[in-house]
Amino acid sequence: MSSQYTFTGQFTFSIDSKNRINIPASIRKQFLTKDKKTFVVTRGIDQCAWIYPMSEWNLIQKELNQLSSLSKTNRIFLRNHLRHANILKFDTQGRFVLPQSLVDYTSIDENVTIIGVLNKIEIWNPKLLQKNDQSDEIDDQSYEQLSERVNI
Amino acid sequence: MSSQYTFTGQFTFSIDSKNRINIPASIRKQFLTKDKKTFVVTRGIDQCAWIYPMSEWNLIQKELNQLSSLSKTNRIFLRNHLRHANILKFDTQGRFVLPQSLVDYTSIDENVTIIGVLNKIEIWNPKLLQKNDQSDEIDDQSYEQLSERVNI
DNA sequence: TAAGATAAGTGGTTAATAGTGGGTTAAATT
DNA sequence: AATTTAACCCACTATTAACCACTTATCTTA
Repeated sequence: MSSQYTFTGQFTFSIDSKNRINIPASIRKQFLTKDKKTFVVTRGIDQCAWIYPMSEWNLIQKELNQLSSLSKTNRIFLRNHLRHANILKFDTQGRFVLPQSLVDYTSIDENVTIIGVLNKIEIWNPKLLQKNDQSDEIDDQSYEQLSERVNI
Repeated sequence: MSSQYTFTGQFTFSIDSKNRINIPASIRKQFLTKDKKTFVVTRGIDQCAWIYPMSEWNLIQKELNQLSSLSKTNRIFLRNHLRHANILKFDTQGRFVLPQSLVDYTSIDENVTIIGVLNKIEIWNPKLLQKNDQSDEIDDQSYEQLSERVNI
């Protein structure tokens, strides 16, 4: 089964002294009732945090379950992928607390930029994101390669 | 039947003078009632201990039963996997005592790092784990191979 | 478009839970 | 019977989660 979520948009909010971050109401309202406000926060591949609604994360877990721990590569991969994954819920105010390890990883201090990216939500330090924007130009050749796989 | 557990996350706790280790509440609460707080601790393939909820261990035993003891590799693997397996329960505080043989094998002294890895829980000496992190880079080729099997 | 009503975002306080250390009793082990 | 080991109980501290309250923004409707 494929993704049921298509998050979009960008928002900038604050993070408070308890590491609480608000999830934009427009995104929160998209959460399916079956997910019961539950989601997984983990390390992104870039220097950001990724949020997956629980049902999306379950799809990923199903894939991971295929890998046998007898293979060394698999063991390392599984360990490193799962150790940073935290199952969380947002509170009655619509916030969640970002675990300290992810605060460190993302270098988030006072503000966060939240971006909807299809089936996941990205949490960035606004300054870092801006720096990335400048260096992360996609060159023409890469666009050519993409065009063979994605039709937009 | 496949795994019923999907442990995730990383935690660092202490081990006390009686070799007692606390299991993180978030992991403990996932234990199914049928398992009655019972689990198996054994040697991991890496220098850590592995914990399986009882029902998971039963599945593994079934798998191990498939292996013929006519193969030398199988015999060694079975022996090492089973001889260090201890059936334990956690106490009313949510702790268990790590058998001395596993304390030795894992070189655990004052602190432990606990990692949820799907159907099992890993117990590490934090320093050893960190050393592994540095040497355990997965090379690009292995990632390419993985990408053909796992879509995340 | 102005006023009221509703919802969204933020901050702090309180209550509950988690982690840890130690002691006491019961059960094995030798 | 003595020693060790394991289960159990109690208590303290720190952290986390639940709760309440206020401000700002957005929406509605006259």
